[in-house]
Amino acid sequence: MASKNEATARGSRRRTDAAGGAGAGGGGSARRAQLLAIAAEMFATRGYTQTTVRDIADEAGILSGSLYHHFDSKEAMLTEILRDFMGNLLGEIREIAKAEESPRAALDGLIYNSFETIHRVPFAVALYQNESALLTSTPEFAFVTKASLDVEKVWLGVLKAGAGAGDFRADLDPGLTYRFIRDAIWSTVRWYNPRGRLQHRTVADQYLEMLHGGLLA
Amino acid sequence: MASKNEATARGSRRRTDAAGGAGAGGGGSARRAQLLAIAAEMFATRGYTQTTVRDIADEAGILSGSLYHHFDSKEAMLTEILRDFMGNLLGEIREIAKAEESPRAALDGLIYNSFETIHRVPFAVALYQNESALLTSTPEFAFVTKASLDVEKVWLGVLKAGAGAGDFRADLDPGLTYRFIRDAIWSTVRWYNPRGRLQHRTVADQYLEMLHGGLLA
Amino acid sequence: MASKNEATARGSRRRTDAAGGAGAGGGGSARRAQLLAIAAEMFATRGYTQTTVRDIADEAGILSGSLYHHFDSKEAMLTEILRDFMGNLLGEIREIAKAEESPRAALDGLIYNSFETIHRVPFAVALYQNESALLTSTPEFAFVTKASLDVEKVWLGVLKAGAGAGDFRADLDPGLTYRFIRDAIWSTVRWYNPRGRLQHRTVADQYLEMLHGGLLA
Amino acid sequence: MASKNEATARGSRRRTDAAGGAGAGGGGSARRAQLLAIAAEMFATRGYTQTTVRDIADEAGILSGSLYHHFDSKEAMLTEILRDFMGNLLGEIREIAKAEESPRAALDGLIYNSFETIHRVPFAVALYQNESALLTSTPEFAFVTKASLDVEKVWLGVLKAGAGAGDFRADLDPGLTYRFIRDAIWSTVRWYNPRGRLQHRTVADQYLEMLHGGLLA
DNA sequence: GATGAATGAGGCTTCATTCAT
DNA sequence: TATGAATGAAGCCTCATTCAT
Repeated sequence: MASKNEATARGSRRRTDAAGGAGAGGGGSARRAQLLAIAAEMFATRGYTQTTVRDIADEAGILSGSLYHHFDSKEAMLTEILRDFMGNLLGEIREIAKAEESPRAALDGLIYNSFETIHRVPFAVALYQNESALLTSTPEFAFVTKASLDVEKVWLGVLKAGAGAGDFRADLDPGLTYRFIRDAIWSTVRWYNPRGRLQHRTVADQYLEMLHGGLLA
Repeated sequence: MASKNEATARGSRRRTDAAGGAGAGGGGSARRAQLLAIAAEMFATRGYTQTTVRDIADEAGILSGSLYHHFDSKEAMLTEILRDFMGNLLGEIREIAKAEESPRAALDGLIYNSFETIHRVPFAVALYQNESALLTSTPEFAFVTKASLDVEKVWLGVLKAGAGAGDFRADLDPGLTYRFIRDAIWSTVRWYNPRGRLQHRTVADQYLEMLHGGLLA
Repeated sequence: MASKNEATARGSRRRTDAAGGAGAGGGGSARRAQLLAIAAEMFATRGYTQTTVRDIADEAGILSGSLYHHFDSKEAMLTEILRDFMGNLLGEIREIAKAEESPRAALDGLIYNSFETIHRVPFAVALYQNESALLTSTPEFAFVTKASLDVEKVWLGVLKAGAGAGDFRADLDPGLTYRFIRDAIWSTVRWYNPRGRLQHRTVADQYLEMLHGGLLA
Repeated sequence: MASKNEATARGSRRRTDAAGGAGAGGGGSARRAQLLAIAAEMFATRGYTQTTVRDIADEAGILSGSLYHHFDSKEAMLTEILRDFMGNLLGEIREIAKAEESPRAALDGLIYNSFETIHRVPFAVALYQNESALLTSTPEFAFVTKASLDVEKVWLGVLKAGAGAGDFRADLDPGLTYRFIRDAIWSTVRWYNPRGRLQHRTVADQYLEMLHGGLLA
């Protein structure tokens, strides 16, 4: 969640952060990113609705009203967090699917990437996992659902290609397979501790073991 | 969600429903159960915090204040829903683990039971899945976490017994295996439609296939 | 507060308790008196507004709605308690003022009577003392203020007669003297314990000592 | 009610007013004091429970919710009013008891001070007098009872010293004497009108007359 | 006499948001 | 950028009261 600032959609008075890329990043948006990080953590930990604008402001050491100098609304904060997250995720995923040689290698790559993502931006992932009720019922968040479908397409492409190529068993429904993998993996965000003893690679390897060969001896 | 009549814990002024027994239960409080069912669905669909007591009352055709004739608070409703759910779940799970002959049969039984539960009481399951932030951060809901640990013990018992008996591969960490299965299965509540074309048995069978033999051809 | 039941004013469906006097008293109104006693104690102890109709019903072992078989309203209960109290008080006071020979004997009699009243019906007295804000601002309770004025007249009559007869000092304003005595005496209801070691007669004697001779040696 | 600025006790989010000093106080929070004055008058006049936060807000010309920008709760307002009052009272009383030469002069000083206090902050005194039911039954207000006991100690010290020195009669129980005086004096708040024709000094003088020499000619 | 369910009004409080300074 | 005061809407809950059974 380095520095990606996207202007909030609706007639915002906020400047589009021209910097964007790596390195440069003007000092102006440093506070923005910091506030978003605070918000993301609280949204993820307590829940979006349970987190008040004052909770965030308190944590940032300012008054709640002052947050509105940086963001149009509480919802805009969540939007920005999720937009960044989904955008990056989709980009990475597509790159992986394109780069890898075999479907099997691509699948493994996607899976490793998922665990890395959970490790790197756990709060964004948790948000995405836990706020599904809000995300699917609020039209403003339709972009999340749309991005999810784009993600699904990539994974399904890999799975189908793998089944065709003989990498994967052909008797399994790709749709169910995708959900199975997706749910098992992304759910780990609820219990995985980035600073715990279990490395994300370790978890990934074990999960791959199970996925590849199954449980039976 | 058989016996929905448990007296609310803390010095409640509400009567303990003497009936309680199995199945239909005495004339006690059909209304209570009805209101809880409405609440469960809304809590699950919109989220607990996003659901207002008036939403529930409106759906029930009464005024919001009238809910308090039946329940001490909004939170008490959630508590009762979850207490019933966790209690029943734990009872069923223990029975299965005890009744089945082999660890493998027990595991399959647990998995089938999970899908049946999702099919039968999807809202309670969804609540349990989606409100984790609330459930773990509010002391009043500590009983849920405790019951979860009890559930985990049963599953782990089966998995370890199976690894010892040669039913399951011995190179997998039982703890991670449990989480893997648990997360994959319970997450289906988010997309499984009890009235859709996919039968819960069908999903269960496919998931068992993947779990047993893995993905690779 | 034996059994005096007065029909509540406004088109009440309640019967006027014909019995009234001592002895006879039909069984019908026993419950009424009992409920009024409970209400009086709670009103006095917690305050009228802080006491809910359900508090009273709980204490009586019935549901709050059932109270309305006995009384028209919560306010009607307070009205009945106070009407009984003020009526009796006024009757007794007038008797004393008329019966005693000298103003000084009359004053002492009034004072003894006050302490006896506090001892006998502490809750009614406390109500009268503590709910002055409510009693003076609610038109329905104007009768209390009126009765208070009647009481004052009797006391003032004694005091003025005593000043004229040379019983009491003539340099004191009778109005202020009355308030001084009244406030000192009735306030004891706040700390006097009918079941404590201090007898009401003992307190009365001490107070009379101070009133008669003053504090200075 | 000189320094109205005491931070609300319990982990309040509100700032502690640094000013605090004597008299006018820094620019801190004039609004706070103003709102407290309004609240005190209404609490005293209508009763605490009968006064709604909207009553207070209406009188202040703001919305009821806006009150919570200044105070944590309705109860916190009462707490602050009473804490200021009791604190000041205790301070003054101790000063008087220490400064005066003879016990008799000290007693007179205490009594004059009481009447002045009633004249100066009638609402706080009335609150203290009228809300005893609330004050003694709510643990949050235990500090009031405690301060009352401290006040009592000062008075009792003077009375006992006076009895020992031969200033006062020795045949009177000091405890009863204290209550007698206290109740007679503080009760005047219920009928004394600061803007009426009776000066508080006049009332004080008459009361002292009665207390000193008694009623009898 | 009493129950149980409900009403309707209103109370305290929270919270996202605005805006003058 | 930030503060401090305020708004307005809404949320949870309480409570006196009613009424069919």
